Amino acid sequence: MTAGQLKRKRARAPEAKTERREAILAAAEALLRRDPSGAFSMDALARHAGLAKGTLYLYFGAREEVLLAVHERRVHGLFDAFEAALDIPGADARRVFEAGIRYHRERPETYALSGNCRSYLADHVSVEAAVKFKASLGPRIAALGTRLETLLPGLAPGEGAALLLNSHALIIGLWQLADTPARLRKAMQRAGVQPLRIEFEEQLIAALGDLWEGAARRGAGRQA
Amino acid sequence: MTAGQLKRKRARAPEAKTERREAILAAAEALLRRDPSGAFSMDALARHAGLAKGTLYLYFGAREEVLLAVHERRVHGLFDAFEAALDIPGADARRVFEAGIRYHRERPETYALSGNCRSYLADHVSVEAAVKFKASLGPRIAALGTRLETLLPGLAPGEGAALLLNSHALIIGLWQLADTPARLRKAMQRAGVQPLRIEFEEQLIAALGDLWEGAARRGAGRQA
Amino acid sequence: MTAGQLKRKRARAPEAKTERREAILAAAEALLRRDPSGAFSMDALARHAGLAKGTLYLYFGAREEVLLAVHERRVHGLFDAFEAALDIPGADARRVFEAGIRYHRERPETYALSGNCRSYLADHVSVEAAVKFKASLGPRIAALGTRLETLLPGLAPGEGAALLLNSHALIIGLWQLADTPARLRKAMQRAGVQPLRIEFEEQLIAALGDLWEGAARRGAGRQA
Amino acid sequence: MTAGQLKRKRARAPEAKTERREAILAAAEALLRRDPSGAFSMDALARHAGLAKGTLYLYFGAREEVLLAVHERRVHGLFDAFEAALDIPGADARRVFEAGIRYHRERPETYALSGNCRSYLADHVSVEAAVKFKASLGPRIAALGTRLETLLPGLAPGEGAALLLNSHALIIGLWQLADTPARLRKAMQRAGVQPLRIEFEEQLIAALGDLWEGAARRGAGRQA
DNA sequence: AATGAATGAGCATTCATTCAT
DNA sequence: CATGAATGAATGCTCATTCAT
Repeated sequence: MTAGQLKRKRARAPEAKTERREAILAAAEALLRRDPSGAFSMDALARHAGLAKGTLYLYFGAREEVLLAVHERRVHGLFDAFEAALDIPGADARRVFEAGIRYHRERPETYALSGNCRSYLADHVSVEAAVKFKASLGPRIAALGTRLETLLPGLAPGEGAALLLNSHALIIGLWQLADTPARLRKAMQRAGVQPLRIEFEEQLIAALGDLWEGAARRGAGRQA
Repeated sequence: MTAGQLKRKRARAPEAKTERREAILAAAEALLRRDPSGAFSMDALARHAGLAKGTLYLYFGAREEVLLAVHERRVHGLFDAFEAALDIPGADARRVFEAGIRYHRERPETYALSGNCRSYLADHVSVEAAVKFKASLGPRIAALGTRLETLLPGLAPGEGAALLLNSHALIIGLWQLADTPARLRKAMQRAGVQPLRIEFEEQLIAALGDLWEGAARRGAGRQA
Repeated sequence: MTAGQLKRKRARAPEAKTERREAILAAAEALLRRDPSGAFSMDALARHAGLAKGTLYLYFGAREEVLLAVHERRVHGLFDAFEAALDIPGADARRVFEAGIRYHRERPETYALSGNCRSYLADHVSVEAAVKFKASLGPRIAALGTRLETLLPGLAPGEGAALLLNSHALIIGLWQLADTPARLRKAMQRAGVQPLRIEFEEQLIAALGDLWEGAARRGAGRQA
Repeated sequence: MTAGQLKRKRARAPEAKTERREAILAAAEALLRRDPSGAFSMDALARHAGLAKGTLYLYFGAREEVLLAVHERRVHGLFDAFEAALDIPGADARRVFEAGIRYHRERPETYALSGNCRSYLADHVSVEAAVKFKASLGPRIAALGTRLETLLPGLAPGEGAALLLNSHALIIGLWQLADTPARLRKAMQRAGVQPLRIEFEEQLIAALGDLWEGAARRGAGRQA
């Protein structure tokens, strides 16, 4: 963009560097919104960020690390949403997981990102970056899990985190199964094939309800 | 044209053609076992199947259609496993979904395939093939769902199929979250990052248990 | 086409063989009408002719030989048109070359065919077929040339044939220069680039007029 | 990435870039000299230019755009030749078009290029490149046409350009008809088929003479 | 004669990454 | 630090031709 652009100002100060890194991630998110598959090229990303291709590699070791970083931000965002819901006085389970659903609904590209995260980690991403990613999420999950264990009394230690993971898994898995690419919708309708996705979100809420209630009940059973 | 080539026997009869198609799929499965990400090249597939590259395109319109066909076989296999479990007298819910878990455990590459299916459908796969795929699965899910509704009395129509979908979603989603690529395991251990995947299968069974019980309870509630 | 078709009846009698050959050529012409570039595949040709791919090679040694044969038919057709015009009592030069223009106008795909003929001959076409092609056209040109030399008195021997060739050359050359592929028309108009093709046919007629008149004049000069 | 590669010096300055582009075109011309059909592969072109294949795509959007660019240079070269001839005091029509013939004689591969230009434009070439091409030629033709209208007094506006076009058309058309690929010459001689191309250039000069004289005469007629 | 399954060389194009400037 | 030109491996797919049936 911005044609005759001169060299970007240099990011010398640490905060300037962070800022630039954020700019890249923001550009990636914009691209992801257009095509959730994460297929954007580094060229497109550079153009979108108003930087040169080479500059991207000053901030990220590989394409997949960008994707991983976006994903990381997303998961933290989701956890923030959960915590915000937990902070509201009188929070109950349903309120909490509905906050999670809401978060996803507003960022549909999150699904694909989560689903592909594993493959980013499988190749390309440096071990260092991968470890950092896992390390940044682990404590967060543990902490949130503990809070859930308080909300749903009787949950054994670790069951809160598991519940979190299960919920996330259900959401991304269901989306993958239920979402039919636009180009097929019409054709399938014509062919009389009823799409699987009766009521994606309704079904999701019911399933999450079962999951959380099942967990709570187990705890209650133990307590009694 | 490098004469003297050892040409494969020709598949003229329809059953010979089916057989050859199956051979290609078998080769693809072998490749998938090595690298579940589905990244194999058509060249490698041809070599593995002992055929020329061009021949593959006699049986499949595009690389992604091969993947989709493998996936389709897998899902039917899973459904077969479910049905076999349902056929056993005295079948109960737990036995049934454990059959599903067993099926996946023996074919770990199935997870990635399921998770990526959506992206195969998004591009490359011809509308025709995509519709055929969906059409072959839909009735199967519906039928199995109905059987489940009998097993778990009181499930409303459609809830059986939903339960099936939810279970599948949970399985593939959880796998994606929990599975840490081999190359990262050691590094993460060294770094003291405890992997998320404490007890993948145990956690999965518990979650599926909650899901199925929640569904059954809902039915029971309605009946009362 | 014609789906469940059994094997074609065999073409044993010579006339049956000729007939089948013609059928192939007719199919090629149909394909050419759609896309004058001659890019059709042998597969498409076979399908269009209702024959198997291999059968085509019983009648033609190579793809390019089919194209060459179509071209040959076209040129003979053009010559027929010229002769028909010459047969009309009171024929004059203008009438004759206008017959040629008319012939081309009704078969626009002829232009590309003529223009590419040389490249067919350059590769792929067997020497035998090439010689046959040239041998079939040479006498025809000579004969027609001679008739022209009668019509335009004073033309030296060979100048009639040359006139013929020049006319044909002008027609196909001009078409190649003047014809703008459809997909560019609009874009060029938008860009304010006026297409070269002011009045293709008008310009052609004028040029042919000059050519023929020049030839006639030269003859007249010699005679005087 | 096979280190130790000898990378070309980078073309950063605009003039260096132009230079590199020219180098690619020069390589293409060399290849064209060998095989005028324009069938060279991008791989061969890269090797010839001493560049990596990918680098070609930094300067041209597609193979056909290379061909188109060569062609464009050729036509401008031809026009330069015309203008140079017109600049000589005492220029007359014959001198001018003979300059054109001379230009072509020294670059035989120009014929095929001109003849195929249309097909380059039909596919692959981006609309943008096509428009640029046409836009670069149009004014040139118009300007030269105007000069011709001065040389041949009485030519109506536009007739100069038409004359130019007609001449070019005649040249490329005739070449296509007359040129017999080397591999067929001998065979045809043996078969007693006299090639059509008795005296290609002689015939061309005569025809161009007729064309230009016809145009001049028309002008003269109008003036009188 | 007819068929159509099999072949495999061939090719344009993409794109993550590097590194000279 | 920033740039963006250069790289070249990688790959899906086509299609004329062959030849077993």
